[in-house]
Amino acid sequence: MANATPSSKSKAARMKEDTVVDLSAIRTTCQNCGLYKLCLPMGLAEGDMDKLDKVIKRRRKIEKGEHLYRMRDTFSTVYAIRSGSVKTYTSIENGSEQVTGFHLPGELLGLNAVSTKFHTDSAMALETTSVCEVPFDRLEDLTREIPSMQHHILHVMSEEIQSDHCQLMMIAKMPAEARLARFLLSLSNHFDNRGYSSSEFNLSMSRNDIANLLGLAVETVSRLFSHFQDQGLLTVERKHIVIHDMDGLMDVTTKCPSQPLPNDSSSNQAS
Amino acid sequence: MANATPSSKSKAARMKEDTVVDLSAIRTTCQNCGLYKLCLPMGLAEGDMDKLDKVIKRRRKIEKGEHLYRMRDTFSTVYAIRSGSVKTYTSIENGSEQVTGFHLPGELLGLNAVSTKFHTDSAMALETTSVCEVPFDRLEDLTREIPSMQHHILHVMSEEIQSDHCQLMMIAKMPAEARLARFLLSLSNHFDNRGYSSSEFNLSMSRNDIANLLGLAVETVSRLFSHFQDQGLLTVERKHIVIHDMDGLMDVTTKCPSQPLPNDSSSNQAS
DNA sequence: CCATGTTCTTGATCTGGATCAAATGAATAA
DNA sequence: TTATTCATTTGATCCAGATCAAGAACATGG
Repeated sequence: MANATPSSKSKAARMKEDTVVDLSAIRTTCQNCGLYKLCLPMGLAEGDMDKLDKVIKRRRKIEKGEHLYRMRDTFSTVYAIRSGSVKTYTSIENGSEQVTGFHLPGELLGLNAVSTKFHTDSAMALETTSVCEVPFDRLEDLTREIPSMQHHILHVMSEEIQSDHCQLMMIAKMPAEARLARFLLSLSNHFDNRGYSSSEFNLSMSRNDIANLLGLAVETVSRLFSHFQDQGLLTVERKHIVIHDMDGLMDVTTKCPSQPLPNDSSSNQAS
Repeated sequence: MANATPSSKSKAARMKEDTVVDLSAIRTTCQNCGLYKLCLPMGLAEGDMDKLDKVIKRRRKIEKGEHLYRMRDTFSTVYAIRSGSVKTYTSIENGSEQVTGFHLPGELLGLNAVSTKFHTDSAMALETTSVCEVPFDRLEDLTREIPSMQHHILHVMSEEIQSDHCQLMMIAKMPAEARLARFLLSLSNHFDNRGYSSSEFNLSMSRNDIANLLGLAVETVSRLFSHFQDQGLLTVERKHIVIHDMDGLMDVTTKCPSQPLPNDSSSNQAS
């Protein structure tokens, strides 16, 4: 659903109106979007692609600090990130907030609101960000026409659940240094998948946001960055990260204390 | 989690039936299952119910400690819990495990495996448990015939995501006593929804499992139970819990240190 | 340019909850 | 019945990481 590289004009001319006035000349479609492999189901037929293209409103631009949606907003739209980055977070009664994730181009946002009809988290751009908007009811109709599309939606949601479980385990069980190392490797991996350098990149989020996601204090995150640098694992200068020793970082990831004995099965037993 | 004190007998009677040996004669259908309101979409037409009934294999009985499925098993079936209770957990490379949830009658299990085609968590019965099995490919076909069914699947998954986010926030931000209080209130609430007493019930899971879910040590959980009892909030005797002061427990829930000032909006800003 | 507010870093302390240790209670098996 | 094993409780100690404090590096607006 995200279109990054505009090209085929002729096909686009047939398209319906979209909200952006002065970009109407540059009609991009899912077909020629460099990200479609990330946000669309594999193996869509040509005709199916066209159906999808008719449903999508393209290109909403969000400035840094602006919200894509806020908690309690009514849910009507799913977003595909085209460029930039977004953080999602929920806030609890008392006002404290919990960052639930950072999202990069190719990711689908907003699906977790399906059950409530209003958003239960907020999504804020960490930098200038552009997204494709997909009206959910239209998308839901489409899923009935295109089986692989339905499967894809389920796919995306189940991946979110799995990543949340992973995050849970991390916060509950891993020491601070392993959490940060994992976070950096996961970012590195995402960039790799998107064709960027996996060893050198800029963080678009603040130390505060990172700390929050990982369940740590800002000071701890800052100190860990310094420690990693002292150990020669990476170089960090404000937002700029260069990873020197990927394997070393990987090792930090698995440094968990009190590993149960290999033959420990007791914890698998019911009460 | 648990067989508690039934407040509505008719419902309880239905829950008990599957422990009896030869029930093959008594064909139950979704229509007359006391739990259908919990595990089925509302407003299914009569004909739709029949279609669903044809797809469902009823009544698989699982003994305490047995697995419904294990991590890495190929995914083919979704399970609806009829009676009993189940814990789900994932294990990481080094062997330590993370309990991701406890599941009560009416809940749907296994959907999070959709994206991977094999399970990424394991599900173990905490007591004798009976489930309905639903072949996923058949279910997926059904969703195309019954729109509200598709919506329901999405509903269930998005609820799971939301509850995971809640869990994340809890582990990352709340002190131990608030986590346990929340856990008990959530259990209480579930029992309430299923027609059981919300103030008196049995825990089907071990202290170890509770500690694991909440990201705490067993000793901490045990101590907290004692503290709560000393404060007169509840009585605990092994697995048996009687809540005396629901509001008091609620207060513990919100006892989070370092609440941001009410006008604190800085943390919502991007870096 | 300077003034003001943010974000990030570093150091010094403090503490919630983990870990270690040991006794008790329940459940299961012989 | 008595071992044996596992679950739970309680006490004593320890430590990873939070909190407090104070600069340093940037950013933003006048």
